[in-house]
Amino acid sequence: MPGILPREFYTRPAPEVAPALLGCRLVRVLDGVRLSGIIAETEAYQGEEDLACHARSGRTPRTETMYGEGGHAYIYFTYGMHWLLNAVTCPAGTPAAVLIRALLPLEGEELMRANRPNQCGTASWLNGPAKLVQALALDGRQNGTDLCDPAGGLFIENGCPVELARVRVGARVGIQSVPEPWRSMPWRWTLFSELF
DNA sequence: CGGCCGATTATCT
DNA sequence: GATAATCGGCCGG
Repeated sequence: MPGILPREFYTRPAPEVAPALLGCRLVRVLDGVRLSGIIAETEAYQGEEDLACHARSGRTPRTETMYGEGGHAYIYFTYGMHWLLNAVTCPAGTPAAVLIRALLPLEGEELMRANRPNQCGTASWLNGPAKLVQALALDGRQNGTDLCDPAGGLFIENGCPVELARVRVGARVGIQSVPEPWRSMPWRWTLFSELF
């Protein structure tokens, strides 16, 4: 039975929330229409000590959202052209977030594909943090959105429990210049599927 | 399918 | 002034 994930789901450590989000349904309501997909890949970032986390430099205008209460969207701009979506975790005061890296299309696939004119290959149009943000028509304007309030148009619903045997754990990607042990921290979770 | 590379700008040093 | 939680086009096998 579908239900929006409650605040308590998010007010836990990111490395605990990240794998729990696999199998859940990310929903974006646009003009009353639902666009959604099953979360298939996540990464955890937590604390000023985590040198891969944006909060490594402390509290700044950009990281303010991450220092807030869990259950809000942290959407930031990178590489001069991409927006990435995260779910903030932990109680207010502790900077932590889970990066949503891939989706399996569920509702509104036609519209989501339309949002990605240059979908190169056919199989990989929704597996990538910037790709899914584009498909869901998100950008910086949704930064800070309360994921626990359906009126916000952006939330996550619980899905079917995921078997541990279907989850791959590994190191986070795109952080080559980050020193050990953070670079190799096993904080990336991927749901096995035909698409990956 | 896999590797290399250019794009493009907010954020922090 | 350097770097970035990436992507897509182009090339070779």
